[in-house]
Amino acid sequence: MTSTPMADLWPTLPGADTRPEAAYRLLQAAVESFAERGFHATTTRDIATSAGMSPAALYIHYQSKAALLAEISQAGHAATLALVRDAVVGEGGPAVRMRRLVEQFTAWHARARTVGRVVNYELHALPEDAYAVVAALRLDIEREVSALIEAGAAAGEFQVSEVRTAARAVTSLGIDVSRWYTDRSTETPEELGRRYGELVLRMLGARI
Amino acid sequence: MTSTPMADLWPTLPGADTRPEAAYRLLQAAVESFAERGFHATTTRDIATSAGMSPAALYIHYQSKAALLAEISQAGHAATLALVRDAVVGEGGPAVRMRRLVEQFTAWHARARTVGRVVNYELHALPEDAYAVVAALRLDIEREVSALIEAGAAAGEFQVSEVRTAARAVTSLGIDVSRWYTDRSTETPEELGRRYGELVLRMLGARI
DNA sequence: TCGCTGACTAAGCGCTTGCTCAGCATGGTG
DNA sequence: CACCATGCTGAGCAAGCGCTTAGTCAGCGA
Repeated sequence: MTSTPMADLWPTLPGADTRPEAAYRLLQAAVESFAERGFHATTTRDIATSAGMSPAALYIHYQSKAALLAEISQAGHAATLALVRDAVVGEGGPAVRMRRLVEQFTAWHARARTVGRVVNYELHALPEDAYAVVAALRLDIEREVSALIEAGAAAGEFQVSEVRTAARAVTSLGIDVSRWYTDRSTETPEELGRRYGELVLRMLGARI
Repeated sequence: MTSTPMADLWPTLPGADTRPEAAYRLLQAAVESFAERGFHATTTRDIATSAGMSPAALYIHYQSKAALLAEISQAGHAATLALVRDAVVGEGGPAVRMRRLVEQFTAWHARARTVGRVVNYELHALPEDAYAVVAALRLDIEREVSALIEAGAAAGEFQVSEVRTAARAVTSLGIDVSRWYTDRSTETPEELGRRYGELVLRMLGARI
């Protein structure tokens, strides 16, 4: 369908080397189908055909269609959380950290928009146990952002009246990028990240 | 399913009085099912049963399942555009107008989150002709926001480097509310609107 | 009383879905 | 050579899908 290398769509896709190549192709095909049509509108035949196999081959590598979604969603959330922690842990004060976080969070949701759509908009299709895992990861992300805002407010670098609302706004901006960003967008993911970083710092009342 | 009055979910749902009551019930059931499970995971039996009818009754009032989605999506988008125009046309300078716009846009996406989910996240399931109508309405909304930001920048009330990016951020914040807001959220739609209005004005560099 | 209409249902058609299973080619091992 | 594990296919099953059809029935004007 598209010739975009997977590395661009999901740089952190796990198992690219270790996993059997067929399983990897199935995962890749599932990501693109789920993102484009949604989980329920995607058939196992769609996925298998995109991966160049018969429908039955899917069940050699994955237990079910839902298991594919669970794997994508969990890996995607884990990658996002890692990215957030990485940005928060680095050097600098709260404002510097926040700028870096927004830049990377935003750029990721633009660059990996295909995975991002599955991760953010197909949660309702997850089996209950996979949903629980993913919900915990989402909570962790939210907590990291809240903690950073709180630290900035305590240090006098930010002026916020409601930390939770501000945290919601920050993550919200980034997540929604995966909805509207397309390969026809004129801004590169990195440009967009820088601009959003600027907007967020102002939103939080940082002097810049 | 829920006892929330429809007026709260979609205050502007058209035809509540004029339309045959059965057709209205079907529309209402479709909104709730599409929002909760998505278009493709919703069956015509789901909708009909929720409306207290047999599956066949649906086809007396609507041509197809997709026609129901089209009606919901078009009416929802028309209502949103009307709300935006209403806020922009009112009195005050760009900053006052923008605050009002964000307050109402945000509050609507919280209050009418059920319709909002269908409107914003089921676009891909629309038949092509209905999609064209809806896409035009979305473009109109984006243009209104962009124009207002441009006016504010020209009047020296806003400091923005990229109008399109800023406009994206403003609408993005509001739209994403329909994804995460639940009836367990502690902020009322109006409170959230006021807080988001504050954040957006700061983001746009308005002195407040 | 009558025929007619509009809203509705029970039954089910044709098709697609997720998934299974018997069997086949391949390549490494004794 | 035989033997088997691995990775896959072709065929197809049971269930469920959107939608249709034939028919019921209350209400109504003449």
